[in-house]
Amino acid sequence: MPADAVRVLEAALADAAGAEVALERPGDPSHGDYATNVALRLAGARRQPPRTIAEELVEKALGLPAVERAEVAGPGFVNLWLEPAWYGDALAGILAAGEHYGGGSAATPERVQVELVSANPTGPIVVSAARNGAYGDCVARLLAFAGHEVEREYYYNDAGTQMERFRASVEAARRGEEAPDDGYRGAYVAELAADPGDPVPEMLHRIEASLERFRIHFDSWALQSELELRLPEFLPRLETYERDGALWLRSGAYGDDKDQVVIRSAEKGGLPTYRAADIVYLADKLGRRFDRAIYVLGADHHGTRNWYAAIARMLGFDPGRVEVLLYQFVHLVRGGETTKMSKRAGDLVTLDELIDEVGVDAARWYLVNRDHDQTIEIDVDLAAEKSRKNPVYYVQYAHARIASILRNAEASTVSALSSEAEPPAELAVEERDLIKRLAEFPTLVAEATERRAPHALPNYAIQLADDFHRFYHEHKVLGSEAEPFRLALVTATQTVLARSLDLVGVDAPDRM
RNA sequence: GCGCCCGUAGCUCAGCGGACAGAGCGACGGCCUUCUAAGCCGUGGGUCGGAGGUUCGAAUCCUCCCGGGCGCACCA
Repeated sequence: MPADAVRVLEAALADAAGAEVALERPGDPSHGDYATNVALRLAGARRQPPRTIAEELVEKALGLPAVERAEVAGPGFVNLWLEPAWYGDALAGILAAGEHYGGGSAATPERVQVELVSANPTGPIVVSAARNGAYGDCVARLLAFAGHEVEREYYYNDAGTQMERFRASVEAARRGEEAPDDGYRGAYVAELAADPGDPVPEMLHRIEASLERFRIHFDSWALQSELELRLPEFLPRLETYERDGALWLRSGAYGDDKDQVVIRSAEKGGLPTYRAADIVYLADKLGRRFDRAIYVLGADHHGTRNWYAAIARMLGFDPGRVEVLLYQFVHLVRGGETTKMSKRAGDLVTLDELIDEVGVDAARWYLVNRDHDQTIEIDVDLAAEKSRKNPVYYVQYAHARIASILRNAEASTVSALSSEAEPPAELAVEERDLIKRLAEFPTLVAEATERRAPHALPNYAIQLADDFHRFYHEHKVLGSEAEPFRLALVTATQTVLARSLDLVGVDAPDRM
């Protein structure tokens, strides 16, 4: 049994219709288990009334073993009611796939690098960088689940102007002076000043620790200073010119908003700009290491989209291999008050503070549960609340409840699951709804992956938990007539809940 | 001025071509001798920013307008 029962049914119907068929779940239960609009779509091309096409499809659909009832509705929808056997097969397919259910959707697996966070080590990770991390890490998780080979890299500037200001601020603190006007301040500067030597490695160490705590692990770290040294080896492949004493890249001719300075003029110091490192870095990624390079950047960097595409083209790479994923900003709300954060001001909200306050699970949940293109407000008070009000715990609770049922079940019954998962003659609505929800998962994950939109997962997890809680409330699993089937159902639900949470980076506890 | 993103219930946001638009919070009312009540059920609440257009069908696609966020450094 293939793992995706809906696609199997779609394929059978497509065969009957002679065209692609997409099934959807009608909002109104009286419109069947599934419905399709093919007849409406085909009407124009076939020069036939949609209802006529729908009638024919209904006839053919009734010939399929999975279909219990089919009828034409409205302007030409085909509504389908499915046999319990279909639900049984769907469930068996999920159990057979186990924790791989919904995964492996990549048509051609690639080597993908996701470069994320990449905040310069001038201070602790703040909340907007945390969104970068949460979002980027979830995209990486999705890609890996789809079958790609994924590496996470952190890139940072260890030598530029900002770093000099940072070092100068720490130096000033060591001398007991105020930070320069354009410098950095805050308790962490004083802490770093207490130890002698370069504060950058220690700052990086702290950042890594925060991110590990946030369940983001980096495979590698890249330094701007090392990359920019290699600019000369790529210069022959680039179109450059001198103006006002600086070396410019003709990126404007390749789709960038304008040309960019790569090496500063002598009076500005004569050093390479960060764009020099960008070029080397991209050439290195696409030339040797990866099929695809993904950059996760804040919305204020949207201009870099054209920049990266331009240098890819100039270097002779397909710009389609470069993706710049942007996310909008985060505001924290506490007691109804919005916290504005700026990096140089002292009153920033750090990732560690957020985790201390709401926990890793809630922090990750709230940072990825919205569209990355949406500016978000996180209600810290709600996120911190361990109650029914908080969707994170609502979902985790469903998982824990199932774990509890499984603990109480006979071990022998649980181990024999798949073979005894015969569905009862009559399925309750709650059972049908739950299986249909589980059946949505592969499509949902594949879409979330393609669209780089992990926020679909927490939203799905809420719906799945919802379906489960309703089922749980109405039906007894242990000791019921349909115990083997329901144990199978509940096991599959637990697997999918756990996967949904895992893709978001949230724990799936067995007890709460 | 040019460019990117967003305007959906009192608030925070899902939905992004289909049949009467959803969730959480907030407000109000029910349900625990039952596998975890961190649960379930119910009530109230929306001209989907506005105007045109495409389509059998638009919150969803296109154009324009209004409102908000963010960019347009020899900073990163």
